[in-house]
Amino acid sequence: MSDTPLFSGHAVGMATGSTLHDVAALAGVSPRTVSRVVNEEGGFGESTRLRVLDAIDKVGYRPNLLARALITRRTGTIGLVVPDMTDPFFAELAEGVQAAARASRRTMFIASHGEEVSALEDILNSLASFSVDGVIVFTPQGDLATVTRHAERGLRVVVVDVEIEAHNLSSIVSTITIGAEMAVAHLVATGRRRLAMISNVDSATSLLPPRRETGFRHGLQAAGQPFDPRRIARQAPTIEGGRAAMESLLESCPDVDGVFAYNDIMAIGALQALVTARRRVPEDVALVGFDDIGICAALVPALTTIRMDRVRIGREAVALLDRMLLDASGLQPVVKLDVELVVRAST
Amino acid sequence: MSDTPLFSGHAVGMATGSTLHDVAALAGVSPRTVSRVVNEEGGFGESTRLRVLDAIDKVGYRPNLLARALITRRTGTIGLVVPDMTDPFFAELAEGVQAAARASRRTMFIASHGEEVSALEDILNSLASFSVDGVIVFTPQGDLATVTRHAERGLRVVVVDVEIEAHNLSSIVSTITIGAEMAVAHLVATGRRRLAMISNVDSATSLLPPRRETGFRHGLQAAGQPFDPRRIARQAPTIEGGRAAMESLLESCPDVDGVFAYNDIMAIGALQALVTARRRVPEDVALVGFDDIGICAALVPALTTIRMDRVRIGREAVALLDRMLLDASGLQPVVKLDVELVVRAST
DNA sequence: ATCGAGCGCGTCAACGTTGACGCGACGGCG
DNA sequence: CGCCGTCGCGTCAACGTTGACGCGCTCGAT
Repeated sequence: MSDTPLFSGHAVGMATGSTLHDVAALAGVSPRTVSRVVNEEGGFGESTRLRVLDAIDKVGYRPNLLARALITRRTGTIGLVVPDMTDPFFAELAEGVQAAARASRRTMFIASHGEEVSALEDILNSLASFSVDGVIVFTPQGDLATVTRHAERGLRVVVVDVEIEAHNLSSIVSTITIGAEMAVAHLVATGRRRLAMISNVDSATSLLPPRRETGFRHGLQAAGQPFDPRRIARQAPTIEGGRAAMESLLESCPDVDGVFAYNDIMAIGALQALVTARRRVPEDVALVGFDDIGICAALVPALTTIRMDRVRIGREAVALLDRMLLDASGLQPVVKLDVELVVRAST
Repeated sequence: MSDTPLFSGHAVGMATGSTLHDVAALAGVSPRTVSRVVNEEGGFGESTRLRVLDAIDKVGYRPNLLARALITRRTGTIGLVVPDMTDPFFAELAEGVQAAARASRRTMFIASHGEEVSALEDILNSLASFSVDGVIVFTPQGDLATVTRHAERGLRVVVVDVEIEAHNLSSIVSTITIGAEMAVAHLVATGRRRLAMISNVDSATSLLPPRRETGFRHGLQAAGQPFDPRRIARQAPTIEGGRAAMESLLESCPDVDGVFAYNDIMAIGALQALVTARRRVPEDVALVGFDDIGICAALVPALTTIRMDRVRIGREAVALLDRMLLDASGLQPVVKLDVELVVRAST
């Protein structure tokens, strides 16, 4: 007479899943052995293995990852924290991170902070409480204090696009300045001589250096072209912002024949403004964007841009976290990723 | 100047966070009492409370949500499963869900299945193993077997845009058919008489009824207009697909003066094709999209569309999960959300 | 025959938290 | 004065899993 809580018989009502214990009882072994089979630790015989697998199947066992994580101190989760999921750049990056995560059998949390430091703080606290194995962060406004603090408290952090190296804190950067130089060089190479730039007004308030603007200047210098600060129009990084910036450029520098935009979103706005002003692209004005979000190829004309490989960034970020997990004590060198000029119809 | 990481000195070796035990020792009480204070359960004196809070602060205690979840069987997490995060519709929905989740102090997992049933299966298994409180799912190709099976096994599921009602399984649907009828009625009301539709070729293979096409037909009937099946062009739901569909419509029905598109993405492609064909929008051809993704208002001309309120969907889905958590035994009625015609410059 | 090394498994504790319960002190009330 | 209820707190077990360890058995080498 087994007064053992004979687990709820069959299929129905197993709202609370079955455990190692249930499987063990059915297979006639100890829970520890079931655990060994589940984790393929070895240390069990073939016949036992088959009985256990059979029992697992019968009771519909699924490991409780919470219990496992509580003891192993690994959850197999990573967090991705971006400013805004609706930005195609970050959305595509999220897909890249998810692909990389799934490839290494992990699950992904995602959260957006809307460029607010306090939101980042909340998010990191929450993720830390869930014992994520690590987080990949795009900091709001170049803020590093928050991530640094959390890294000191034990959270493994990969920061994207800021160079930093500390315990539990590594970074991946893209060669954005070089990308901007490439854009300028390409515009010059196609015969443009009166270049202008559409930039992000936030660059001024960010703690990070305005690398695209710097690259724009360097590119002009390298080509022996003059740099006139009035040829940079700054607006919010939206389609409307891009449109407004282009309109103001058309007014202040009507002779402009080449434009480098902060990102593809702003370039789309610029394209609209150019069409409205009856400037032909690329005949009258050439246009280069930045990021190579998916929509670029579908625009009319298709947009020349500087590509940042999001899938690669995601993969490298996850790989970097892996290395941090493996080598808990050491520092990881900054990972640098090249950008790439993608020439399409707009230049 | 001081590049010294001098923090790693004292308080900082807490890579493994402190526990209730540490706090208890410092405050001179039992861990159980600390737990009571943390959870504001009551059953402790004011002076004790202050000592405990002080100690929590000193040791930098953060509750271990894994341990808590293991016993309470609540993780405070919800999963969101969509076909594709880079689709603006789902990206905006994800922001809505996250906002709702954060408002009720939850954390969000997100995953995309790329319209593959097997990927959904993996994702749901993974989320179930993490004991998420519930998941919000957009099923691939109208598949319901997978979610039904998981619901039977105890996973709380909210399915979007399929009517279904079962134990642990509820749904939210938008009045898509009605939305399509509204689009047609609007086109007719602005004097269009030769309507066409751009549809999703996947509708044919999906297990779900093609509600937009049905609404298109009904709308024509209601307006006393003839319905000609050749006036529906079906392509992949992408910008390119929309462009191709519009091109074929311009060829097969050159007299078309009003177009209803499957979604805004396809409408963007249609708009490109119309511009290329030198048809003025809306003078020559009026265009209506579906969804009202963020970009609609930024197009030239701004796109008239049928709005599905993603923030609302997210909020309602989370609220529905809450109700399922509270009333574990009962069924929840299907939640129906209205769509809304948003008139802009393209009609 | 003896020993050591492995294999195949079981036992026990621990991870950090909360549910259930118990117990002394205190206070109000009859 | 005695009773009972409530407050404030502690104790113990449990959640489901894995790490550490131990034990009997078999097999090959000595």
